[in-house]
Amino acid sequence: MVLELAILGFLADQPLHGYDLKRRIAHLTGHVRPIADGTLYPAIKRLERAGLLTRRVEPGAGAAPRQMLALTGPGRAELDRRLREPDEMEISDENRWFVLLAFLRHLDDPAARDQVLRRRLAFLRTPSSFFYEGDRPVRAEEVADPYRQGMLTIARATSQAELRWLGEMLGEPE
Amino acid sequence: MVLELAILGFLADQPLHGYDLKRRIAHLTGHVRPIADGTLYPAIKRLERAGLLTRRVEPGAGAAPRQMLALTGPGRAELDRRLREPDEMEISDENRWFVLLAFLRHLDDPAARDQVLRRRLAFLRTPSSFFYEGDRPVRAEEVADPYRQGMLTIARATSQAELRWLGEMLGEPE
DNA sequence: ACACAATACCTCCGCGCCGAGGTATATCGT
DNA sequence: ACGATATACCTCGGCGCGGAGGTATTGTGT
Repeated sequence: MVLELAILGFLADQPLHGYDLKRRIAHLTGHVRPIADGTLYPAIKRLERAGLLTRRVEPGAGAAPRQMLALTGPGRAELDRRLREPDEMEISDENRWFVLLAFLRHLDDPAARDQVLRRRLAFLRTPSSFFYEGDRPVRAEEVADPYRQGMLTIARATSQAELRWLGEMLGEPE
Repeated sequence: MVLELAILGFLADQPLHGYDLKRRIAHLTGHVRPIADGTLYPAIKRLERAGLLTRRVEPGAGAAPRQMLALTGPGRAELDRRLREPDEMEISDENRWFVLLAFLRHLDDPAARDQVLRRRLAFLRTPSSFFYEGDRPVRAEEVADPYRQGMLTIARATSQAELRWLGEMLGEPE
């Protein structure tokens, strides 16, 4: 799902061959979660079968021939749709959110882009805690374990940095 | 994988029934990535078959009877092993890393705990970039797109907060 | 009385992902 | 000549995961 978004997004940047795509995806998400050949190539096939991309064989640079991949009209439309209407996980899971963010510029409508940022803002503003004692959220000050304290510290720093950035982007007071 | 770690970890905190486990996991990872029944219960069965946990039926509080789950000796040992020797993804993927961090206190050996933190420190220190132009990493200042700039800003804030925390924990100068 | 929500557990199916393995070409060092 | 490395693509099997659906019990609202 997020892989397909990444493929469509990178191809919207420019036509690429599979190997190059693999490298780019590896850097975007893969520094963190490497992507296997057995995942990428079937995904490309799926998208091709769905008519979202085309391939054209070209001589390879110093090796086997390349299959240059390019987005089709429907592919472009599908990217637009996925960026405009991300499902909840693409908003909440930071890994997926970052992939979305990497290609959000491909959404032509500024209002639609802001709408996506506002969904993330709403998510970040909903109170939440990692740990609960029964129904009661355990507050940061109550956590004795230094590792769990670290989690809360780091999570708070991230969330504040992102809230600040979202505030700037949306021209809102924090 | 990370789900099994979460189950073992929460049960090391205290014996729990499946429904409670579900709620706790939902808060730990699930605020971000909800966990389905069809994922949790088979996972519990797997761990039970492997002899890592036992169940004991108890009358339910206001409903159906509960299956109280408790860690066995081998279960405890397996948790220890998974915390001591996390694979690379558990270090690099923030979602998985946080689950590991949530239960790291269950690792009795302080040196082993520090060792895990040092692996994360090494990971955070390896230079990396989200975007590459050919082989050259695209530096933050070069990124024109405000959304990609946001990614870099947020990622930097997170990483700095975590480096600061790791520095404190390990008693090192930054 | 009846419906509904919450508690508590379960199974099946389809699908995407991963790892292992395989094929082929071109370049560089020795 | 030979092996190693990088480029470039592919298939297959197993498995975990998610979603849809199902069962049963108890308490609450009307």
